[in-house]
Amino acid sequence: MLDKGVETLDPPRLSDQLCFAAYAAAHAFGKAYREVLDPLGLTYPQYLVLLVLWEDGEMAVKDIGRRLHLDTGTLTPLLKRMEAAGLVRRKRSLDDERQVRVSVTGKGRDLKKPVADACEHVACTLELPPAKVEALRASLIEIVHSLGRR
Amino acid sequence: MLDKGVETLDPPRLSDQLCFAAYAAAHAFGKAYREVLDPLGLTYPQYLVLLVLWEDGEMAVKDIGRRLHLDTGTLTPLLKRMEAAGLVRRKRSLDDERQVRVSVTGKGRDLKKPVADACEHVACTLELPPAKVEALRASLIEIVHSLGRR
DNA sequence: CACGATTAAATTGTCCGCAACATAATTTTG
DNA sequence: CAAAATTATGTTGCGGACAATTTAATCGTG
Repeated sequence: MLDKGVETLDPPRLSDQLCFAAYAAAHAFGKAYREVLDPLGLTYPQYLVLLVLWEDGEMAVKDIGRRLHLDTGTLTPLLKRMEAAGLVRRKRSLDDERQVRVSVTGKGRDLKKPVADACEHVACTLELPPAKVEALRASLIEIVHSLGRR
Repeated sequence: MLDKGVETLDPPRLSDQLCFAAYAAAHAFGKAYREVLDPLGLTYPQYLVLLVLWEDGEMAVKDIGRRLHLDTGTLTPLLKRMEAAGLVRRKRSLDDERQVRVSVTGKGRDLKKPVADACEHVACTLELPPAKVEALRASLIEIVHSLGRR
């Protein structure tokens, strides 16, 4: 018998690991976006913050964190850098002083078109049929939920 | 006409972004693995290093970087921490003194079984048919290559 | 109203990730 | 063989990412 039995379990091979594929893909995307975002003075997470602010308008730090799955330890300094760069405004909410409301400035709004172009550029280097991209995206989100429910 | 014309291009919505799905999935995996690896004194990247060393035996820092898509700015301090923890050995190659050869110690080898169990545990919380997991993995790797060729 | 529980941000400490640069060893080439 | 180019690693600096803790504001219940 070639069976090793249930008591000896080998660690998986790197190339078989779905988690590593996701890890590598995220890094590859990060690198691709860095190239097009750097000229705009943006990092990838900062770009994500702009996306949600453009979509939903002014919102609390907490809400940005909920959308991006990031906590305040990441967001507070990141938002301060974006504020220093003149891209967003941060001000305490009047009716709940625990909250800091974040909104995009004019300068931040001006990035909308150049950023949209940059995204198009990355999407093009990735020559995959839109249907496949969408299926892949949906599967990944399903995994996020599955791991989150744990 | 509702057409906005080619000159105005909106930024994509966060939820449509494949890159964000990959980013979120990688973080979700990282979080899931952190829970099972932390009791073993390992971080996720350190776990990846052990995987490649278990597979290929002693190898140079450069080769680990090639497998994991990481550069020396990340690996050198990471490997020093693993050496300090007694998990790996680092020594200059005799026939090429530019290289640092990395190998697993006995203590590192002892983690093989507990780590294999930990992986099984994460794989289980992810209740997806193996065929789907494999298809997903292959697609992600394809994307990594596609973005890398750019 | 008061006091304990909850919530939102901020802070601290540790680790990853990478660009840019430095150093030393090896290889290539004139 | 010597100078130039290349290669492998290390270092520095900056920006995430997150656990754990702190502080201040708000809410809930008696």
